[in-house]
Amino acid sequence: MVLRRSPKSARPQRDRIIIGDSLEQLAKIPDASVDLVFADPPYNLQLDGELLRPNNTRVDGVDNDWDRFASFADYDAFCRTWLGECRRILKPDGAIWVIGSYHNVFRLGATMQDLGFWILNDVVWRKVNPMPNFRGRRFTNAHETLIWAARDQKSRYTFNYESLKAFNDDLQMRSDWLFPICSGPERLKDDDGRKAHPTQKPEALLNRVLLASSNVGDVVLDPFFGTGTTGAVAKRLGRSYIGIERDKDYAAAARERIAKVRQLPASALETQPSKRSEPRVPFGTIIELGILKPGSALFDPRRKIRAEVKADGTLSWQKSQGSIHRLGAHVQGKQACNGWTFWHFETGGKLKPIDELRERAKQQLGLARMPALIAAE
Amino acid sequence: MVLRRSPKSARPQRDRIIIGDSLEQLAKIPDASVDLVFADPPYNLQLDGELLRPNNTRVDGVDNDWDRFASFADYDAFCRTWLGECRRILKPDGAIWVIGSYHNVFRLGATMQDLGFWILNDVVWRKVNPMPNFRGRRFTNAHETLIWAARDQKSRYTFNYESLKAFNDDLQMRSDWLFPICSGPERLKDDDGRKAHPTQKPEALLNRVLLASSNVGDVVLDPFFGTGTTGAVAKRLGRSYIGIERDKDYAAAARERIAKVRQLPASALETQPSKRSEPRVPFGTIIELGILKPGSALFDPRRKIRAEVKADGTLSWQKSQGSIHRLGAHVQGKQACNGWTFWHFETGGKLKPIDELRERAKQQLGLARMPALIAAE
DNA sequence: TCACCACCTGAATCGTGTC
DNA sequence: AGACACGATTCAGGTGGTG
Repeated sequence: MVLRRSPKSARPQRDRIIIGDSLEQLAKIPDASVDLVFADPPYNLQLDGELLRPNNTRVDGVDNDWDRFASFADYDAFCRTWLGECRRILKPDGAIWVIGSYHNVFRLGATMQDLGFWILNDVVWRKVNPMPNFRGRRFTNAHETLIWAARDQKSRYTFNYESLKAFNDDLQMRSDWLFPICSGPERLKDDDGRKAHPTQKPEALLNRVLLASSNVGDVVLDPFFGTGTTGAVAKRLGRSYIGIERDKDYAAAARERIAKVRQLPASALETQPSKRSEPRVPFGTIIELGILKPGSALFDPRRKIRAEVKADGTLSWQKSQGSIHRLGAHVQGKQACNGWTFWHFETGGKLKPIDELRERAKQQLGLARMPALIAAE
Repeated sequence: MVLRRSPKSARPQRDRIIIGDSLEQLAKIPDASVDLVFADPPYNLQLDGELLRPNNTRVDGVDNDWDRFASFADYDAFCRTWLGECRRILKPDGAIWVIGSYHNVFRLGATMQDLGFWILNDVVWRKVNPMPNFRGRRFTNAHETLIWAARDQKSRYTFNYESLKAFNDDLQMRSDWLFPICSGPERLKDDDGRKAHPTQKPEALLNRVLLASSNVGDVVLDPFFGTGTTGAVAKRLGRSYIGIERDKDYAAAARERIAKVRQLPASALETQPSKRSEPRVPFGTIIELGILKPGSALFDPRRKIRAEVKADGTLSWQKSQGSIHRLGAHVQGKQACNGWTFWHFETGGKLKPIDELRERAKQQLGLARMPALIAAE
């Protein structure tokens, strides 16, 4: 196994909040030093005047300097710069998440594609409790959009497929996620009891993002840290974080918040093992261990074909001979075949896939994951 | 009432399919002559090679000339042209809908903003039954995105807010919509029984779009007509359509399809004049799914009152019109009423509460619970 | 007629390690 | 760097045949 590690000088400091302008501070972070980026950039809302509820109370919307840009061109230039920096900072197999609304997300997505990011999914955060449309002139804006992209088309990005599937009652996780907005005790308040940050994201959202697309020990960069939701969830999940925030009050609130977070015990952070990551047991081993004898018969699921196991780990049928995969593809007239699931052995008059024999081999080889061990770790 | 009408020379021919290249044919349509555009442009999917299911069958993906572009720049130039033409053709108070996936929707949205369109909402079509991710490398791509935009920031666009709200059981319609993909009898087949068009959209989707953002008699332009879903729904709802399609086979299928469509009676098309949480399936969905037809009759339990179902999800009786709940309360002289149990439909000479129709809708939407579970609770 | 089951299909940017 | 072998991977709903 090769440990790919950046030179020590290129390792960024972990678990810290950098106070300063995102563009300036990103420029100081070394190349290829971060595993994942989560970015919640200014939305460029272009609000015009204030909005009143039907009862004439004022809606406390986003009205901050940091959300004002003179034009789409200005906003695009800003995004090209920070997204380009993030791409430089990402490791080759790194990935990025960006969240936005219809005001800015189209510009973000197009810029990401132009820079060479490879979009993996757009994910919709459906809000359980969105703000209604008070004027009755549009649909209730009940969602925001996240873009998940790999650094390159060729990046071997992290995706904890099995974990998410287990999470979702054994169904693949879909691209539409349902969460409440951040409110109640989770919502940070300033000394006057007003919300500390206008766009604080729910921890549940970051929790799913980080569980899905990072591993324990990974470094997660958030260039618009705000009150530190990314840092809080990263710490809880055993990931490291780097946050950049130019507002000292936000940064202070984030620091205080993260200090209260405890990392979950290691056992709680284990992910569902993927079959891909399990040790490989080749078919020949099944024969070497005496689990299948040379000369014994294997069958297709319908018992139409009876192939014979050779001592060298191949299968033969009529005049054809090859690996379990090749012969399986050949007898079906297909390009490819997973021989482990296609071929069956007979036991007690019934057919079972030879995949089951691998489990026996793993146990004999001491490669099996014992349930007791999982519990003890 | 003021009839705003373009000069006669500037009125486009209505209810017709123009066979030809979109860019060429759009150029021939007069300025400011159309009320609404619905566009389902090529997605520029950039597929590479074939995809096999776990059982080694081949996925019949989009592999058409019309979806291939040499680069993002080419695709952007194409979109700038057709979107620019659409904007010229739209009346000053007109609006546009564009549908796409993450492959192209960011480029579409950014181009629309650059051209001066004013985005009103992005709307998510959540698919009940999307294609799974066979390789387990991403989230199931379970939605597509629609962008709804006015021609200008100042446009006084059409939005039938009250209708949609009644349609949705007196709750504002949200920006996330749930529909099945187009399949079954609705899906057009060619002579060989294969899908006539790879990307046919469900009529329920167009139904909501046109009900929400157009009026009876409006002209709807679809520059990528395909097999004519826009035309079929427009005709049924009493709107006019202009479709542009360069493939003669698609255009012929569209013509044949639209010929079979009957316009709903005028009374069913009346909209709600401008004036909880239990139902997961709003009444409008019952109509969208075709379980109740607009124009059909509902009765009170004693069959004293005969109300009529409107296409926009309202009910009318004598001079009153409103949601099933409002009208139910009104006819009883009460403050409130659960329309689901008050209103009945006739089947086999007997009356049954419309609540039973919700179960059918839930099944179609995949929201049904297992009978065994219900029985066990 | 109904229950059940096997089979088909949908806008899809859908591997990885070794030689 | 490229070729090749190995082998991991699917959900909801419609359709049609069978008992």
